[in-house]
Amino acid sequence: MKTSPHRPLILKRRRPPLPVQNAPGETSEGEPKRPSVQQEPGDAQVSNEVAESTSCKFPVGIKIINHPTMPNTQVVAIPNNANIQSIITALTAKGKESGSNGPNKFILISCGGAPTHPPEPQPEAQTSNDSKRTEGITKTLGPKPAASDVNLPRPPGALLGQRWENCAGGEAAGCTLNTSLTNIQWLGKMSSDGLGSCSIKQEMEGKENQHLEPSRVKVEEPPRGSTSWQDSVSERPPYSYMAMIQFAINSTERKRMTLKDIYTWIEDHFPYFKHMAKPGWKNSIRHNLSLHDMFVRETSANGKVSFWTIHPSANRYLTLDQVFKQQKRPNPELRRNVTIKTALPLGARRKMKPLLPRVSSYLVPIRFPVSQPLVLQPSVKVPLPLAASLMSSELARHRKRVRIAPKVPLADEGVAPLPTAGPVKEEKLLLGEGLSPLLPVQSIKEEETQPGEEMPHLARPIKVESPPLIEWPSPCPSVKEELSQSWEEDSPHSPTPRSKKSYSGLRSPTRCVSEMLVIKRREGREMSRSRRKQHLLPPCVDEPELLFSEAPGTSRPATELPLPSEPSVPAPQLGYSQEEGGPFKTPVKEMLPISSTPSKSVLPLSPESWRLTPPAKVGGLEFSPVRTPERAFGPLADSLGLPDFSTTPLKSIPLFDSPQELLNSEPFDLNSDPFSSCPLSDMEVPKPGYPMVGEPQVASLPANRSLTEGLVLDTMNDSLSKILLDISFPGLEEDLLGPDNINWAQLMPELR
DNA sequence: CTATGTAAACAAC
DNA sequence: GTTGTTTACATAG
Repeated sequence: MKTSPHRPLILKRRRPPLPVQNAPGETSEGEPKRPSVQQEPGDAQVSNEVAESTSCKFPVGIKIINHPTMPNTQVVAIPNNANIQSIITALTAKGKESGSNGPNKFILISCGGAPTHPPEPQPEAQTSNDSKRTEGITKTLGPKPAASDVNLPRPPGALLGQRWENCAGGEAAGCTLNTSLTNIQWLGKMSSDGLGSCSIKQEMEGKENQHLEPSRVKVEEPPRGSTSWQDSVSERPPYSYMAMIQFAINSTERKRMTLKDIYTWIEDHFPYFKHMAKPGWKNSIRHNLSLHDMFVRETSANGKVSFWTIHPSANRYLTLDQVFKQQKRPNPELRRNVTIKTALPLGARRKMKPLLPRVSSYLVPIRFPVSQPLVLQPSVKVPLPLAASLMSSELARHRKRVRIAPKVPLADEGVAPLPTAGPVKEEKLLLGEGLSPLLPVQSIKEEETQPGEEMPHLARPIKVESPPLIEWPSPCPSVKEELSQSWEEDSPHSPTPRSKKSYSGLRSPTRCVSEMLVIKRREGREMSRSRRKQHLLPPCVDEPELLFSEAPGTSRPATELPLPSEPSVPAPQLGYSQEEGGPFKTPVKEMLPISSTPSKSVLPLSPESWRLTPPAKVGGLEFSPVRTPERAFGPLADSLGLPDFSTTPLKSIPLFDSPQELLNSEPFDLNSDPFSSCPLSDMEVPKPGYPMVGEPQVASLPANRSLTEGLVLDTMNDSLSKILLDISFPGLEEDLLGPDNINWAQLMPELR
């Protein structure tokens, strides 16, 4: 260490004691130990199970038959009440397992009947409390076979969405399964997941100061699609630390991870860090966590464990696999960035230069809620997903300017406008402008919070919270500009001291977020000097339980938040007034206090604002607002993925990049009547170029002919697309049938 | 100027 | 020793 003359002294920071609350259930905490690594097993199991089911056994009402003409393709008839997510998950596992030799494409069709059981009325509704239940569902994916799971009577949509949200809580260790889903694994090959190998982890590394020898590097097997950096120990991944951290956190179900797990995840997924990087990379990780406002630290209920989460409004749920996909596509930019130092001895590479493709890192596709068509309005023209994602930085920049303001129409669905998908950069913009108005942040997790109350205060800037239904008090009009940068916001010292983030008890940031969303304006200029600011989320209690616990005043220092429970929360502002002079600088990151960074900060990711939808529970499926995102437009590229089906009468419309997306977001309901309830609206939006199969045809169908909408899950490409199946009645003339002349109805009577 | 990466000083555990 | 914060500085764009 050099003492740098410039180095300012750091005053003592005092950290207020974190309130410790124990949630009875807080299971998760302990797990930090298990890094994502473990997930694997879970998956594997699943697959096995599934595998057998090939023929017909999947869970209860599910029927699986081989596609009459397409190799490696199976048609899966799913009862209306089945848990699609679980099924998709299982199929995905199965497909992956089978690899190219076995069934790797599945056509999912809802077979109406078969409600094995009456839909259960689930009382739970979305209460957040159901964590338990949620878990159950989540687990579905897991080892457990599906039988039970799949058929869980879950209310179709509703729960699903919820579950994600809630589940999101599982930290790395916690929900293994999920993690896996989220993880790269979905893509299987995409990443080398080093899960296996990594289990070992490095405990040794110890000091950040020391170097590790690259000597034994074990590279995992090369995944098929792997890019060089994935397997290569010597190549640094083209992602910025911030991006990697996001990937890591988002790989967990609960979207939170301990520092250690983040390290582990990164090492597992990017061998470079495990073997080649200088020890200082961990310092950089920490630095990034502290620096970027999007990363919010939460403490476990018991206060003993700290988890890093991504601020909901900033989380785009980027996952490595998503990014990876894009990379697969030729993207020169990325590549070039990546190159560099491959072989250099450690010492040599010193410079960081090319590290990250800045832009690229963020190329991750943004997901839009499908359900909202409006999003893509014409004006926006979001290019195809792909395009968008691939956009080069320049573009991005360009975009920035242009950026569409998300419209405000929130009202409609609560969803917002959609931002085009763009690289992260744009996010900023989004946030800034767009956000403000819309930002309905859902309180997803919280569920209950009452938005109403809080809102009032906010009037000022923007915070929007979206009440479940749409009522946003005053949303926002004017404010827009304010935010330019951070999502977080701050009101300049607002009067209310409240607290820093107050994340008090509520479990989730979400709520907080909402509160916080206020936009900030002043920050930028003034704070220029510091790069960032911090906020700590107090104890986040994930589970609902917390509510209780906190309420009483338990542990939380009174000083901090008055309102443990949420309702009263005063104001969004936080007081981070402290920060300035405050006694403690550190400890508490105030949530929103500011973003500090002169520029950046926060926004790297943005917003979901638009994407958040109120919890709508609309039809049946709602999804978690938060998670949803992805799908919508994605990948067009993917569309490419299903070429094979061309042979069939089906046309597929790619909806998701990965099944997961669908799962996450989709409200898509197989059950629903394809045409009626599930209008293409969703689909159409996304891909302009895509020929829609739907409507038009429908209209003209012969009486004896019917089409049904289904999904094509291609585990080889990890894509999920919508398709229309031609279910003709027997006797229909062949020519009317698809090219293949497959009479689906005959094959699967259930379809009728 | 911004976004990143790195290094490092410190603080609190 | 680990985890977090915060500065300072270097670099590429």
